[in-house]
Amino acid sequence: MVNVGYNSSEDFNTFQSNNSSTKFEPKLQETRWSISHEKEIWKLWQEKNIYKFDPNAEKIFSIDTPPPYPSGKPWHVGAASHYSQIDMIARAARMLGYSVYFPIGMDRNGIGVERYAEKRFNISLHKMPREEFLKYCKQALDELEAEMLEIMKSLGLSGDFDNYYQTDSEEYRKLTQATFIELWNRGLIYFDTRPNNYCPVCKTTIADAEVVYEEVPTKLVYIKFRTSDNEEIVIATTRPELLCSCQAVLINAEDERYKHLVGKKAIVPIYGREVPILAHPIVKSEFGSGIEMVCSYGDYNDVMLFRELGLKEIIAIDEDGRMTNAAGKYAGLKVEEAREKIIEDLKQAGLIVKIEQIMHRTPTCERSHNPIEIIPMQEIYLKQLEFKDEMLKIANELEFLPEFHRQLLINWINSITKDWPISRRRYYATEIPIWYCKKCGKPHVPKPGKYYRPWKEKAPFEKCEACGSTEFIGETRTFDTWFDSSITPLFISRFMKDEEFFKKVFPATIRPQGKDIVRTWLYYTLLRCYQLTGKRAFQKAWITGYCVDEKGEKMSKSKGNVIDPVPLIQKYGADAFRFWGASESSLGFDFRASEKRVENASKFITKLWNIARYVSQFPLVEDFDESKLLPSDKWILSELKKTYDKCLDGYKSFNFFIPATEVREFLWNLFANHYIEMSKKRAYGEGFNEEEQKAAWYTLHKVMKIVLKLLAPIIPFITEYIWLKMYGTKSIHLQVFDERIEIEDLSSYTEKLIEFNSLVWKEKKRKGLSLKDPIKISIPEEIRMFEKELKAMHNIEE
RNA sequence: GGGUCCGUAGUCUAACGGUUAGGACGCCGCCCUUACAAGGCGGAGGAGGCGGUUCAACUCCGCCCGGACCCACCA
Repeated sequence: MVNVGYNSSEDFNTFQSNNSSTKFEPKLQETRWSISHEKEIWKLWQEKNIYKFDPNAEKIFSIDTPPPYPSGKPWHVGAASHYSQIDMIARAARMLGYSVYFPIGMDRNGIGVERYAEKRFNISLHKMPREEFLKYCKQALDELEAEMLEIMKSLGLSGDFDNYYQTDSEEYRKLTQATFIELWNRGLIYFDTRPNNYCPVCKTTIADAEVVYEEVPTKLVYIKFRTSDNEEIVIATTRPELLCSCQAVLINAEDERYKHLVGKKAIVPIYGREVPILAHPIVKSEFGSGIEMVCSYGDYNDVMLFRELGLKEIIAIDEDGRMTNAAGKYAGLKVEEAREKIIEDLKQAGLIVKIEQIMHRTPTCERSHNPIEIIPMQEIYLKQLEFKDEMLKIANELEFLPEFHRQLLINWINSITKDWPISRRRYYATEIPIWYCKKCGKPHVPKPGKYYRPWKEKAPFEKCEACGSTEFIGETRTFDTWFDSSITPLFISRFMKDEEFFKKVFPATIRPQGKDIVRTWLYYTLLRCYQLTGKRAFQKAWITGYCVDEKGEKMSKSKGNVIDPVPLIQKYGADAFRFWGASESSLGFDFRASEKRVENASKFITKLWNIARYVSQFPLVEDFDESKLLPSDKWILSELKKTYDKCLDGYKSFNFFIPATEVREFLWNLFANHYIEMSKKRAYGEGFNEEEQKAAWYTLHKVMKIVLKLLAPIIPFITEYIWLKMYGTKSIHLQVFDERIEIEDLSSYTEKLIEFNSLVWKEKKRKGLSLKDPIKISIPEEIRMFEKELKAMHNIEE
């Protein structure tokens, strides 16, 4: 253990007397910062429990930390960076004077977990008893969770790890179910059978928010139909396998070519069925052949047309993604197989005019990436359409950081056209707490306050309210994962459990999250919390961009450009990793990841160490009459003030790009390159009197202290270490931003000084002089006031 | 079709309407100057296009071109 205890009795002011002949000894002795200190410092923080949240504090800041979703290994480097930046929010808020509630949680429900478990253990949910499958999921989760927690800790997160929560815990699921019961009792939940997104691989209905569109190369097949009076017409379709469910053929009434067909019948090839030919404005004459067939269901266009035209649906695809008996000889084939087969048959029959390859925006399941099918199934819905106006109001009131991401939410809300199907035909998720009367089918919902598993538990009812029967069947479906992850602000604030705490902590101050889950996590949370509390779930939404690879492309396992954060953290340390994330791009923009970038960030850490090491050799002077400072001291302090103000603005808007880049710029390109060199002779006492020397010491330490504080939220380890070694026994993370830098503003000389220093260096180089060699050069009038120091710095002779 | 963001050196990224357009990586050259060769100094190299507003435009406005993403009923 290094000597950096908070109770250290080190006397930081016992440097030898400051006479100029003394060789100064740096307080920081190691010539390099060793990342092994990070672990020791982490331990100290844990022991001293320095981040304790006080719910009775005057200023409370609560973070609705995203519980990360364990969906595989390695954990995404962008996620690791994201969490380290959430930690910066917590640390910045503390230093801005708040008591910070920073919970840590794990999202452990849903299809992603199940799919990972299926791959990990080579099992299938559908071929295994439910109970057994759940055990596998839990095991997979525990493995992934352990790794994620380890990374979060190694990054120095100042959250509450002792009380971390899991969304699959009894406690959490109990709340999820209680909120369902509440909404059920208020009539916001209903059953309906209607065509919906269905993933044949996951074998469940999914919500629109879980659908992602992908460009897939698709065949656009031009098929010959005949009309009842034997005229040949051509129809272009991407779904020839759905011919069996074709119930109408449409043309545009404006289309001179086809006008005459309206009112006639078309004969569906292979099946020989007659369907009406109708005119509809939706048909675009330019697309394909200008004639469209309507099937149940190729897409939502079909769904709408079936409803509008009163057509009778024919179910062509079943729950396993195979063709039904309606498809005749193709029954039992998978959709893609049936498509190939029917194209083949049509070709044989001479019914294909041509086949075009087109790129088709295909709706796919965000978990399995398989094309979804539209299949009518009975599902449970939560009303959301009637809340659209209120949600838009909330979207407009919510403070967005950065502002421009507000539009993502507004776009999504405007695009909602259906209520939210919340039931999933899956296992590892919160069970829907409903029992049905075996005799009359009436659904019964229990009282809240307990975790229910209807698929294996006896119904908590004596008899059916409707028919009096005493037998019940438990619901086997579970909730959509977003149904439980959308109540994190309620869970962390102890909703329905601790009224007093809830009042203090809810709404949360800030919701940090990535822009990729605006339409899901952000939207659903706002919806659910509004429905349950009538309030906006948080004051601010803090939205980060995507973390992409070096070339700006999205990372994916299939592309092989995934970066594992663990080796980077191990090699360069948490601070370097954190500094990379903060300095890589401004809040809300996409940012790039590569080892090189982290390595560059680590150079700044080294630089900071060396600067601190230099400063640490001089006695700490805290009381000094600032009016006796030299011009160069006043100059660097004026620049420090500018930097300080900018950084504080950055911290107040939780945009860490600002302090990270501002401090780096100041520290490296002004303080180290110019001020340290200008004041070096003086600090060592060569050619200056004692008061002038003290002025330098005072300034060096003042800058150092403030810079450390400004960097503390971003790089908490090294700043803590240096702080304790140089400035005290109380953690830097218990300090607040309360600096007063009131100094005559000399920052207007900055450019001239840099210019002059550069000129001298150039001149010496030109003349082949070493930097310490004397030189004759005249100091420009504008910076005459710095004459004495400049002369000492460059060894300028008259 | 609508929307959001973005086009600054080979790459990445800054800058109240007035700057010799700043910095980082990479490249070239020189240097161990008592914090730092994981460094210092120097050097080469840049505004997608066209208009407009203005005394003044990288910056504001419009259009075009190009890229990323989101939304929408192109089968």
